[in-house]
Amino acid sequence: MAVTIKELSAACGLSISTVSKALNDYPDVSAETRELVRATAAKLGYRPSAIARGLKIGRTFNLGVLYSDDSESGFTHNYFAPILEAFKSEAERRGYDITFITHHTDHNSMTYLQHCLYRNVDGVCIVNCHFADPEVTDLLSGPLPVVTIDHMFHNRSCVESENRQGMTQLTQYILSKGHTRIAYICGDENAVTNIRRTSFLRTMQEAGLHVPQQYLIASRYHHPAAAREATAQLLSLPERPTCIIMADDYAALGGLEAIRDAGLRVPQDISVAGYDGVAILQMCRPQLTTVRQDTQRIGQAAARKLVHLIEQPRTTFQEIISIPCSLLPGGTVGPVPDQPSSI
Amino acid sequence: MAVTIKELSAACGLSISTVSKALNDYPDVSAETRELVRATAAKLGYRPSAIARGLKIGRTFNLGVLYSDDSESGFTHNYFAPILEAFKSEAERRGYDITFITHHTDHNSMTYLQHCLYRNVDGVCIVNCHFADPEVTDLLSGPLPVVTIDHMFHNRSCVESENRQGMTQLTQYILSKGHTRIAYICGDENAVTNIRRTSFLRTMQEAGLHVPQQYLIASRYHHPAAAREATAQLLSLPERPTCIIMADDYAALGGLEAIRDAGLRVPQDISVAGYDGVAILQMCRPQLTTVRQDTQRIGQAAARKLVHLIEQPRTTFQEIISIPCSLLPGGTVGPVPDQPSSI
DNA sequence: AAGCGAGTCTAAAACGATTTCGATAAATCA
DNA sequence: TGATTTATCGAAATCGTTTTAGACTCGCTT
Repeated sequence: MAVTIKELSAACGLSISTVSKALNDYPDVSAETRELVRATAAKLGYRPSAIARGLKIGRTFNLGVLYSDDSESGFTHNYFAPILEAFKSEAERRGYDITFITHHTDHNSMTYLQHCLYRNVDGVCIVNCHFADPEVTDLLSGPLPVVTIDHMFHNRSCVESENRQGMTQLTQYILSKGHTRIAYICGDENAVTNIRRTSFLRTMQEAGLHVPQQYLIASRYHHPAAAREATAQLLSLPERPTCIIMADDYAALGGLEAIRDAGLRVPQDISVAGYDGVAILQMCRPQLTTVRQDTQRIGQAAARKLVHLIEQPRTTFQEIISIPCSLLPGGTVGPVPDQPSSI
Repeated sequence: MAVTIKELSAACGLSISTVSKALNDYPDVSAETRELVRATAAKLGYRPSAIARGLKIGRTFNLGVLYSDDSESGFTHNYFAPILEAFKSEAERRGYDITFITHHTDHNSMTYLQHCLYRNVDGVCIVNCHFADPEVTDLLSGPLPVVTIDHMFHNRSCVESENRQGMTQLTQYILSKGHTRIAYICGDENAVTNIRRTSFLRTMQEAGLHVPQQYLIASRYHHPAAAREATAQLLSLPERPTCIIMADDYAALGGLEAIRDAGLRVPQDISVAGYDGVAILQMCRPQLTTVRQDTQRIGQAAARKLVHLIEQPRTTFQEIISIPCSLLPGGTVGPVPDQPSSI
């Protein structure tokens, strides 16, 4: 099918070894033969087979990406998809392809680690996983270079979005608009949620404000229906909040729906904020006030770090790379409405 | 690193050949040794290396995906991302991983075909490409099994979204609302655009309606700014349309913005329709009237067809698989406004 | 003239699997 | 009993590379 090194060597009238060395810049090959090999290789469109090469040198220039989310949204996930895109672009720029690591749920199922070894990936990036899953911890404590995103694991490199700073900034912005009764619909229980929740609570506390228990609702990430329900719950409180922070932008759509259902206007009657900074939603009206996570830099940094860990394992140290968030002041957080909320 | 067949054979006290045969269900190995091998393989977590295996048997169980769009949106593209997701899921269910085919723009750049051969993919799915690109036609006429999406190529299998039916249905729906002055902002010139445009024009013609030349604007796909400009142009016409069909949902956001800029309301003053049926936008308000393309079925059918072409090359024939679209009647197409348009 | 280093090249052994073919032992047959 | 089949296993070639170790030709030194 493809032209092999054997055919190339025959075309050059040289041995296989010489051809290989000419292509790999070995010193013990004359300049003219190197040129000859280079030229005929280009003419024949020769490329060394990645699998044969990989078998020999123990490197495949393939990066594993372990990504699985509850909502099965995959590439359509509006926070992780752009991260994956940035990761992929950066990896490709450095000569790596990517392979998605899964269970291969059907006939021959394998663990994540087995899949990585099976495909001989040089390293793996773990995104949005159940980090408590024993298969994931197996992989994390396995032999491969690993970079995680938004989750720290003992002695492993991690790229994290600065959720503490982001949530603090958002809360302060809302406070600056005069709000005091701010509710927060968190996502599921996990590391990111914890950081955001404590950051929110701390900022409120520093402002001398109390957050009643009913204002803090555990919901689900990336799940508009759940947010809708939680919002409806908040709206039915005797003293309802004047602003609600949603778990994420996508969930916020559900929240907005509940508010419409209740016949209220945003932001005149109640304010709403999201989290993520989903690009497409910034083009919609009302334009969501939210916190943009820098998915481009996150994905890029992860790929870069992983490649470093692979290519310079001695000199590269494990580290936590923090990528700052930025406030996107849209139109859904307004000043506090004059009239007190209804009973 | 990973346990090899050599170590496994040592652990079993058998030769490499016997172990391999035991795992591959060869008849000339006793039931008890087969069980022994199976058991120890499971205990050691042995998996044959995909690259070693691929090198020998000439199959990698890897599918190439050639995907490149002008807007560089990658995984965040809201029509192609769900197709890729469905394709990937179906491929994985059948034991295949996927590899994205690119130029590897940096140090060592190669053609698409070279990249496919370099990675030894068993087949390739081509999505959203410049099908006129010589590199793409090279690949299309190359030795590998190929499935294309939304673009027919001589003697190759293709999965296409039924744009003719979809656009006809949309136009008829708009007509049923009483509109007669309907404008269409097309995407870039390509096969899909042609089908949609002729389908639109034919439906209008069958309804006995004339479409003035100014009502047909060539714009860009997936480009809100371009749609915004085109819409502004339409709105400034002496006799402006009462309904505008946008190239796609994403572009429609730009169109809606231009309409807001002009101080008009949707759908009271003017109606708008999109195309694609982007899921997240169906949760926003106004809810876009649009045509849903069945990305799930498209991606799944493509993967299925490709795997068939690979696994049963003799009995599988080239074919065109059409996936129907469905109308999503949102809230952006209303009845024709009473008053004649301004000026 | 013999020896020595460069300078070039090639033969051959890997890498981890699959597969062909032959070897051995046991079992069957004449 | 000797020959032949049958069942089970292993040796070795192979896939397309890389890489080590060695071979050969020069020209130069002594």
